[in-house]
Amino acid sequence: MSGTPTSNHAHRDVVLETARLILADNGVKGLTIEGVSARTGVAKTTIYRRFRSKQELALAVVRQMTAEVVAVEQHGNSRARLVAVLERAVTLLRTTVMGKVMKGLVSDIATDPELGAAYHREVISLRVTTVHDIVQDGVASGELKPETDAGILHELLFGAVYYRLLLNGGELESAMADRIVDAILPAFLIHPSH
Amino acid sequence: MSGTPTSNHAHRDVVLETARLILADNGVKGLTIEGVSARTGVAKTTIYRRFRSKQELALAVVRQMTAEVVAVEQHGNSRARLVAVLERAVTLLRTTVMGKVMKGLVSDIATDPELGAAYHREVISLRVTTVHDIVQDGVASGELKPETDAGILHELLFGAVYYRLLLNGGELESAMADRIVDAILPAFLIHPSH
Amino acid sequence: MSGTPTSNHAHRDVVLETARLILADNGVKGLTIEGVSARTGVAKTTIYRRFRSKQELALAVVRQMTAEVVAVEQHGNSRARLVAVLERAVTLLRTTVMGKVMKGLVSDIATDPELGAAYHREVISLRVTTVHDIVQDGVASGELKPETDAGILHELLFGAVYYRLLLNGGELESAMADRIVDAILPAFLIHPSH
Amino acid sequence: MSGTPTSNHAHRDVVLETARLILADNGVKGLTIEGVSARTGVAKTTIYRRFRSKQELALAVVRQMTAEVVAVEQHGNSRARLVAVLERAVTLLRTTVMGKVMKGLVSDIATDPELGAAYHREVISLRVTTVHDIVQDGVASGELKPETDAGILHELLFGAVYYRLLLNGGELESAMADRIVDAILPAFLIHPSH
DNA sequence: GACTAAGCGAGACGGTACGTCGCGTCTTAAA
DNA sequence: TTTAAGACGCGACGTACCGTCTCGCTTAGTC
Repeated sequence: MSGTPTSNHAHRDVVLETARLILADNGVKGLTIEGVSARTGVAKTTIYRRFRSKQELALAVVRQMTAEVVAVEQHGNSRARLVAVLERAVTLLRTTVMGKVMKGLVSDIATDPELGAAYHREVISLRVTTVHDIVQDGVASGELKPETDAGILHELLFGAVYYRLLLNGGELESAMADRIVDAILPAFLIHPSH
Repeated sequence: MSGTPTSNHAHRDVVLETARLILADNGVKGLTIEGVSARTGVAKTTIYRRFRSKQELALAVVRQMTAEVVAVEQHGNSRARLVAVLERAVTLLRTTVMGKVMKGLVSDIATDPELGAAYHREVISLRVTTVHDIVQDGVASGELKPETDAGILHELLFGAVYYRLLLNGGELESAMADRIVDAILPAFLIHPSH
Repeated sequence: MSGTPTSNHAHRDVVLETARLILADNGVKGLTIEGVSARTGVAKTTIYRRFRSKQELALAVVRQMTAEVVAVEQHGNSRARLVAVLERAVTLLRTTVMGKVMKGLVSDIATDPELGAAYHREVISLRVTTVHDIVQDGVASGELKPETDAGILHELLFGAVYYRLLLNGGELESAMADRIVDAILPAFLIHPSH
Repeated sequence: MSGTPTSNHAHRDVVLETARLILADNGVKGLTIEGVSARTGVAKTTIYRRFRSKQELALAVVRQMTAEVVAVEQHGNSRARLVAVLERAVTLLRTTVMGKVMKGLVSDIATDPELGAAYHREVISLRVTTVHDIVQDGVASGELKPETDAGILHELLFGAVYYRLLLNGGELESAMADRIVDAILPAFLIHPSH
């Protein structure tokens, strides 16, 4: 009648999937361990054994979704590659539950050091690396100024997106990635187009 | 003939001040109407009569602090003016309780439309206007390219700051405003210095 | 714009009438000074000046309704007169808001000495007197036993009605007065019919 | 398979006992879940899990007290048995907290259908049955008239008691049961003593 | 094949804070 | 002076989830 015979993974997945559904419907505020327990049939205790808090659970969903968007290797000039990277982020935020989740989760990420570290490790650092690589290649190919600071470039690119998402209250347009890159890049190009 | 404008004062201020102290100590999560009531002696019901939620209360603190930083009219070239504007924001976030508050509040601002609208109305729109004015003057004086988009410039400038504060987990350096402006501005100047 | 120049009576009546309506709709629990104030436009303060509590207000309604049912002088033999008296009470409880009001008010009458005294003075004592008179006449005419105790007779007659109304949870039938009198009276008649 | 029947005990009893004490001191109005929680140390939530309202809690006390007065099988003639039954009720109301509790609870019993049903089921119906049995025996033994209506007899007997308790504002005398039975019974006896 | 050990369901529990209701008191200003 | 208007402190309400805990049950892995 109970006592799942299978491994501990089955539960994990059910819980994660349900969490994602709840997040889609009601955001992070609507996500409660109690609710997930009720909807999955998985006992509260069991959930607590795997996720210490609803934030951790939500972050696990974020991690999962981010992992699903496999980083396809991008080719082309610096501009194209930067747009591609940024566009992936914008699209994820625009078209999936990711936007809602990040809105609800950002305060916890910013506040809880452990959660913040996890987010940085699993999401941010990938972006930093990617932008850094692009910059390195661009400098090597003579496209970008040698003194280009990949760190600040990364913050400018993604900052604009999240600022609008979280504080500026506007919609993320699909062309946003293009517009941002075009606005910034002239500052880093050796030969701005005009 | 109603809504006595005079009476609202004494309590409001005590509550706001106490709220600010609690926010400084424990952040938004530590701010509870119940706690404010206990610490001020003002009845819970009275607080609820003025502030519909702890978010609204926290936002009132934000509003107040923002208002205190009077917008001193800045002179000089576009770069200096932009740095000054951005630096005010950075300093407020770095050196006062504002940083902590924004970390805890951002999810509510992003999530609750009413709160978001209030924040936009009382904080964001001032920045937009300011940046817009600087751009206008800069274009007129021949410093900035005529096609400069003040909106996206504003998002780039402030976005970088908040991105680091909220998601990148780094410290806001005191020189951050300078660095950001210097990184971006070449893209908008007609005659980049080098 | 307001501030009725007329006497204090106008308010009293509006309040009482509104109170009666509310009582009819929602019973004593639904009657609140706050609500009456809102519905009448009469200020809470003013209502408190006239009625110290919602119980007193409700009792005033009871008083008024009782007074409206003028005690028509009844003639006939003891049985007929007793039935008539009891029937008036039953009908009032059955067909008007009185039943609902008494249900909600009885705890306050039983509990609050002042209210209990008022109820006794204005409602109970009339019944005692009436029954006493009927008994006196019945004894004089040779119908009733000389030792007939009007006090206990009164309690038996009305007690049965209120017991059903309040605790036995049954409906008051229209024939209830008849049935009660017929059940009891043989104990007091000198020549029971059979 | 669930609903562990064992666990419910300890807390229930502490709560009930404390409730009884509070009821004795302050009546139903003085009984608050919050107060019971504070005095017992049992969490408010836990109390709410067992008792949906303070009325239900008070009724549980009533139930318990009624159950304690075990219905000792009474022998003797109809009069003696009726007196015994009624006397038990009178004594309970006179000498224990029961009187106070019933005063405070009657409005809720009369008003809330669920509570009324519970009271009827657990208190009233026992009385009805008892009186019915006595009547049946009395008719069989030739003491009582065959047409004796146990239902109305029950209402007359107990009605008189509660009427005095709740509305007539008088003290319940210890001899009350005797007096009531003596007053009524002649109407039902085949051979009234005089 | 019996016997632990682990994982699990079920859910009671203490706890914090929520946001609401209505009370009765009080102050202010207009009529 | 009486009134309307309404702010205020207060007590209690009933609810939502939290995170902890104890309790058997049920499979596995080990002997």
